[in-house]
Amino acid sequence: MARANDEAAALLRELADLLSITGGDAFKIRAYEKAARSLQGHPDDVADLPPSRLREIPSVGEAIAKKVEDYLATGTIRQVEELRTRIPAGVRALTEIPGLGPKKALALYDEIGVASVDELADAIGRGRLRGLKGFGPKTEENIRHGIELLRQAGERSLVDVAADLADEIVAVLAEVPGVERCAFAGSLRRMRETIGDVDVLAATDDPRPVMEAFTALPFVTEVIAGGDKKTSVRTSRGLQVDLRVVPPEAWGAALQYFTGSQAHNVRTREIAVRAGLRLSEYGIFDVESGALIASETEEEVYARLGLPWIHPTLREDAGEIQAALAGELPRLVTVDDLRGDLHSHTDLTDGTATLEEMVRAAIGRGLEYYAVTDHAPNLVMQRMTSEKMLAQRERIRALNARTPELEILHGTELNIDGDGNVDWDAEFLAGFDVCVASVHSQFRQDKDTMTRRFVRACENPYVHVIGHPTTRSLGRRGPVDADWDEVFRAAARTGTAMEIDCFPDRLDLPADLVRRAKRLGVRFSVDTDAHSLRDHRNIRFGVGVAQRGWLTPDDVINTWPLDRLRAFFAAKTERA
DNA sequence: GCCGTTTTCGGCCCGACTGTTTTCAGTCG
Repeated sequence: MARANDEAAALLRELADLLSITGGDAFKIRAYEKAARSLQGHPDDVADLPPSRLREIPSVGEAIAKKVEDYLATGTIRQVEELRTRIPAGVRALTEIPGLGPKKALALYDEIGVASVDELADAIGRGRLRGLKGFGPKTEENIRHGIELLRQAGERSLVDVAADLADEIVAVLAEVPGVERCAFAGSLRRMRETIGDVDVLAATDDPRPVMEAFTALPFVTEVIAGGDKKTSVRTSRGLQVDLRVVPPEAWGAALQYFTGSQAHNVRTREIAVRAGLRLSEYGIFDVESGALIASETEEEVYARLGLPWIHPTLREDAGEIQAALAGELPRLVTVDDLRGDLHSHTDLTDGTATLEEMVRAAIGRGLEYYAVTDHAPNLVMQRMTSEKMLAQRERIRALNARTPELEILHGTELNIDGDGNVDWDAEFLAGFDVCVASVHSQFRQDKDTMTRRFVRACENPYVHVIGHPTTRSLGRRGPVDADWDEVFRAAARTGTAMEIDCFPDRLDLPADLVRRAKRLGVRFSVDTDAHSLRDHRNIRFGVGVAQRGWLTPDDVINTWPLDRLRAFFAAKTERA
């Protein structure tokens, strides 16, 4: 089940959206949004919390605590229900379109009766937006493009949604009597950045009980197909899930087969054919005799093909077979290799947890060092000042003295302005242990300008990491336009790391660019960019991207011991 | 609606960018 926190947060967010459409008080709206973020990032499940403790959650006061209690008792919030009768769900959905906010959504509904994304697309097609006040040709084109983006994204889910769902399913099915093994396969096991549907595999000789347990899961909304070998369902999370049941002795072959990718499987089957073998989801068979040769484990299946086991994240037919044959597969970086995290926020800016709470979470991850990198002043809405930053540094010094198990680094996330300059002067920047620098504005600059901007940021002696470099937001905003090879050469030359930001809607750099950058000698930092305690668990998604980019521990600077990392930063500053 | 080393009222997430405008509204980070 989704946590009660997530559902309560969704309701508060809906309340905020509906109020912004109907023109409610802006501060009240922000208070709901803030509370929603805080709830979602809160580690304790509100369903298990006594009502008296709800108000201990930051940004949750008397009124919002009541609403959460309302939700826990009735499954909904009264004010939300009331507003729903006035504003159709489709009107709120309009605000999902990038570039279209609450005011324009309401105008479309009031003026021409548009109450869903489909109706809006239709209205544009019929030219019904022409002459509507505030909707010129550019706006119309932006909305049209926004709908396209939204529809592309709608077909696939972010990896964290799919991973949570898959983990829940596997946990339940693994406990069904007779099930010997259970795991997810498919694009999720390969850690693709978005997931079309979830593939779950179970090994048992008695399929019936596991199929029944599967279709009885609370979030299953529709059974599309149900058989002994395969059952497909739709879920309330927007994802389809396929469950395949195989006999235990076929586990390895089935896991290999259903993990894919299709292109990878075509290659492995070709190798089998050339050796007089046949590879299917049931095993490797001798073509002539029909005898089963191997099927129990993936390792055996690959071994019979003359290959070492290939990590799922590499199975894209992107050179992994050749590398495997040559004995040149990389030793991929793992979550356990990471000693530090170089990008995180606290409630000093837009995080929802305190410095002390975030540090405890970092200790819980077993990290040796942890950078707190709150936003710098040029991102005006965060209201950072030099004084606040220095005060935080003092708090970190004091906390470090009490925290022998972890070294807290004082950092900041700088803003790369339109010309490639960042906040503060050299003297102030020199006071930080680590500086991440990111683009937060002027996303539409032309390619040459954007490239120069990044190169200049790399050339800044105090910029150690370029944060979420492409600034894409999956389903909302495409990547900025830059000559990435030029940027990567500058990063390699100056000793500037490229970040892999672990947020499921960022995953930035994307894996294909990671691989290109690695070839040009770039180093990477795999960071959570955590804004809440829960965000720490996103680390596995960023590591997935690093693996898909063929990175080894040595490529990733936050696997290094702290003294090596400090030397790397110092070398950059001295070189400049 | 929340919050407090400027406190229990009066602030709070400001300013750039875009597109539509003739001086500004809407959106976004």
